[in-house]
Amino acid sequence: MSKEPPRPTQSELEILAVLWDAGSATVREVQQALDARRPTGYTTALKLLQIMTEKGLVRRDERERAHRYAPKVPREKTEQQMVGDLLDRAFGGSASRLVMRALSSRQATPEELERIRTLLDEIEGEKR
Amino acid sequence: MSKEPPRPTQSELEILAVLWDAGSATVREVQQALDARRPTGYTTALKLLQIMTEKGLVRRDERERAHRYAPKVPREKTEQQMVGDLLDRAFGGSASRLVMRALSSRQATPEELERIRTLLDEIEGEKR
DNA sequence: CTTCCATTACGAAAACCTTCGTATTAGGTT
DNA sequence: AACCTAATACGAAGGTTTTCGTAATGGAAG
Repeated sequence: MSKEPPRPTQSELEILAVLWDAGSATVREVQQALDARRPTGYTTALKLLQIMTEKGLVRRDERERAHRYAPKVPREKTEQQMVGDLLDRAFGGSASRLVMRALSSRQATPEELERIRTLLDEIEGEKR
Repeated sequence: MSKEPPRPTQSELEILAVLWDAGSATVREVQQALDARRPTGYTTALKLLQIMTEKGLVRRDERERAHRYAPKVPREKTEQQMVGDLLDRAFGGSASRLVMRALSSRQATPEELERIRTLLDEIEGEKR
C-alpha cells in the first residue's frame, strides 16, 4: 500500500512542469530549465529531485551514470488539485471568477480565447 | 517609501478572502470563518492577523476593544498575482490550459459558463 | 592503474509557516 | 476598588522549504 504522494510545493511544481513537458530529464537538464527562469544552482535542483523522489512525486532511473527523473504523478490530476486549491482558497469556488482573473492577468491570444470557447461548447454539449 | 507587501501565504490568502468579502472583521469573526473550513484556534487566527499586519497585507483599527482588521491589498491585484503565479509555474503561461483545468476540477454551473462566455465576448470586443 | 571530472549523496543552515501555551491588558460588573 | 472575562501580546516549538558547501563515487581517458 503505497501512500498518496503529498502536494508538490511551488518549486516542486515547476520541476514537475519541466518533466511533464520533457517526459523525463537529468538533473542537469532540469537545472538548466529552472535556471532560465531564475538563478538556480545545480545541487539545489538535485536536492529537490531527491526529495521529490522520497515523496513519490517523481521516479528515478539509475541505470545511467546521470540519473533520469520522470514524473510519477499524473499531470491532469495534479493540475486540477492546484487549481482546485486556489479556487477554494481565494475564489470561493467560483470558476468564472478565477477565469476572469486568469484572462486579465495575461492578455490571452485570440487563439487562446477561441480554444476556451470551444471548450465551453464541449462542456455544454455533454449536458444534453 | 513603504515597500510592496509580500505575497500572502496559503493561510493568509484564506484570511484575505474573508476580509474582502466582509470588508472588515474582528479576530473572532475571522477565526469562526476559518474554523468552518478547518479546525482553527483563536490564537492561531490572531497570530496570523498580527503577522499580516506587519507585512502590510491588512490594516488594523485599534479604536475598539476588539480590533478590526481590513484588507490593505487590493483584491483584484492579489488574485491576479496568484493566478499569474500558478499560470507561469504549472501551465507555461497558457491561460486556456488553466481554464480547462478549472472547469474540469469543478463542474461549473450553466450560469458560470454563460458568464465566462460573456467575458470572452467583452475581451474580444475590446480588441477592435 | 591513476587521474580527472561530472555527478550523486549527505547534512546542515537559514528562512518561513503554522500552531499553541501562557502572560498581560482592558473594560465592564458587583 | 476588586474581580471576572474576553481580547491582545509574546515567544517558542515543530515542521517544511529552499539553498548550498563539501564529501563520496563512478566512469572515462590517458
